[in-house]
Amino acid sequence: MAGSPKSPNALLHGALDALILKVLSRGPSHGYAVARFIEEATGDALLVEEGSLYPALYRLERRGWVEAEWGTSELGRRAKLYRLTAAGRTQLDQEVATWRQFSTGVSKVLFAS
Amino acid sequence: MAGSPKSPNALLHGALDALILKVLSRGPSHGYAVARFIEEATGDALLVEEGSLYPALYRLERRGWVEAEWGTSELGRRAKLYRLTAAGRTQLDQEVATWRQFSTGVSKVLFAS
DNA sequence: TGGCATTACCTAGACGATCTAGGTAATGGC
DNA sequence: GCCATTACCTAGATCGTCTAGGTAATGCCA
Repeated sequence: MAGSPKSPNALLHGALDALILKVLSRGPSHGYAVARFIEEATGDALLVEEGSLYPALYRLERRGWVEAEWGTSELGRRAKLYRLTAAGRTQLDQEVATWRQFSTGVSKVLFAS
Repeated sequence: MAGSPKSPNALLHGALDALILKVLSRGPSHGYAVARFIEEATGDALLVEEGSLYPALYRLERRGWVEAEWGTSELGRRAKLYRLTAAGRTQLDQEVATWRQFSTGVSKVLFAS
């Protein structure tokens, strides 16, 4: 009974953009590497599925927060390299601030005595 | 340009259930009061719209995590009182743990040097 | 008496985002 | 020759929030 068929990562909703932007703020990268970075950095606590990743990257590009260019990965393979734009950096700051407010609020309620 | 027409609280996705369960763990309450409590507890950082609140309560009831009963509010008005079930308490514990993992992960990425 | 804010609930449809589950293609180890 | 890995792409299902409407009762105030 306990296992309800719920979306495995509903919480990711709205936070993924900020995560991607943050990773790209460390320097240009390609989608696959962004996902691997997030997973590794969180000890697999956050899994980024490709069906969420690529649509998110197109979304960010469409909004002018990242720019894409074909190039090669560290392993010498064909890869689309994403780079944070100036607007993207502004957006990142804002999303970080929003996240801080939100998570503080949730914690206030969830961890109240 | 900066203002994109984004859903005001996409982050709430997946966290609302936990918030409601937590508020109800303090004792039975009605929907309207739950929303007011969350808003007041977070200094209006978290706004719970009624169009999210009531569907969420039905969802929780359908899953057996809360039980509803008609009664009266503190102001003597007709109100539907929700009470946490045993299954709801278990679910709350699990959702709090999930939230902790998730928010820790996001913070690791967003607040990394 | 009338008007209005507040309390309290309800709901249809729009919208947005993740996930499932498939696919392509090239590389390199065994 | 086979298979895991790297790397990208996408349609459709699914789920949850929000918009924007609605009902109804109470109590204040002019």
